[in-house]
Amino acid sequence: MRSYGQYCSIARALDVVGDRWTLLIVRELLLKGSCRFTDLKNGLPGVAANLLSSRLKDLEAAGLITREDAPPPVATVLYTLSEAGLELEPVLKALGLWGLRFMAVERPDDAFQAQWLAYGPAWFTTDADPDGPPAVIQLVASDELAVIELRGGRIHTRLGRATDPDLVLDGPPRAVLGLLSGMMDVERAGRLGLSVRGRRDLLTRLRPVAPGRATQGEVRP
Amino acid sequence: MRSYGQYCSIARALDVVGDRWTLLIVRELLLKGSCRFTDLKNGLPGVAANLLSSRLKDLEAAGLITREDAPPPVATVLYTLSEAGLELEPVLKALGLWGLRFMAVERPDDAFQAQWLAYGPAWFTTDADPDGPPAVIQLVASDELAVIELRGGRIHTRLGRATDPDLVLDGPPRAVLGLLSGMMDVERAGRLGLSVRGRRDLLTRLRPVAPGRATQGEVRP
DNA sequence: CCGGATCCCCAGGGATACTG
DNA sequence: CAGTATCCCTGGGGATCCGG
Repeated sequence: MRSYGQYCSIARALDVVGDRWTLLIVRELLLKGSCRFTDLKNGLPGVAANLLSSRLKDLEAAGLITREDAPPPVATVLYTLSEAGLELEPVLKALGLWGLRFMAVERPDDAFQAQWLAYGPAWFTTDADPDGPPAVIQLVASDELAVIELRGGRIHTRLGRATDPDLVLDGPPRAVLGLLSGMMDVERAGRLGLSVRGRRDLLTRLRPVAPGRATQGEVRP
Repeated sequence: MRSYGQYCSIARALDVVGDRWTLLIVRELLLKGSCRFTDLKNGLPGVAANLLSSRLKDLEAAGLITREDAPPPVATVLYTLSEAGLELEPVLKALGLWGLRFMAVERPDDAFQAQWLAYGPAWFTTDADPDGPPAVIQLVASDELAVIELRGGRIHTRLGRATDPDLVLDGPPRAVLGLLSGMMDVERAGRLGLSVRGRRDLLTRLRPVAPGRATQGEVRP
């Protein structure tokens, strides 16, 4: 990208990661770990192959990712975040937290993936009862599956299906994520199609770190 | 900007502030408060007027800034961050902290302004001796002047000249900022042209929040 | 099938000039 | 001073093609 030409750390950061798609590539690598070219392409619906290729070159040149051959059996290339790349996590967390306010509006053509269902609870909620017993919550949204595990005061998430969840939240993405992020209360999420099965009391343990304007309806578009 | 078309809060945040110049406009408004069009243009060397105009429209439409007429005597338009805009501060802080690693390399043509000298200490350093006596540090870099005030465990910065500073740091921007950000130790900053006059012991009170690789020289480019 | 490279087209950005 | 208007050109989107 063309440099902003300013001796300012914000401007210099944007010189490196301000290009279109760049921070989303970092998001993918942060959420998934090492990725093949195709993994990245699948995780970034809408990106053109040439652009992805170009960005990966830029990121490698800037020292944010490393490109290495996978061990013999697979014979493919793996892209991995370097330390400098991993240190972008606080940036993506801040950006994602700020962006929650725009999740209330529905856009039918938007892509949706389980990864994006999983990072929200992991990054933007805390366990209000850290000493409480372990618990497992199954999330289901638009055929995407994720699991929240509460244990030892920490919140861990993973993809897929839990064997015996204590609580199941099932509904359209914005109802599930709206509830978890604190932008929406249970009643409103229910009206948007959220189904809550199991130990409903576990919801009180998920405390959004966001200011939480749960009483309010839509946030300004 | 063209939407990424992903139901993900990071992608939606970037839909709003991912355009070129947008976050730097927010930076200006965050550091200076309400600004006139010309103030913004001067604070963003390199931006084209039509682009700035277009971005301000977008930002207003997104609800991040308000546009209002200034009180009668001046008769001009003032742009001000809304609450949603102000809440981007953590994003800019995270980005600026991450970007410090790129400040070690010199680029002679880069613009430099006192504002960018001032926000670093305010955002990225803490007072290691919060109960210590108040102190005033004068910063001088490339004819730009800023003042750091230590008082009550808080670090406040402002532009301009202090009347009777306890310590004066004077030198090229990357020496002054390198030292303050913890990317550089005193010896190295001295070799780059930093002059330290006055109570040198005050330097120990400025503790960078960054991991600080002060022993190391250049950070990877 | 994976990991790109090439090509074409158009929207968005940059520089300058101009106007209320 | 506060923007608009214009022109030019780069960079991104989309599809196709190619080597391993």
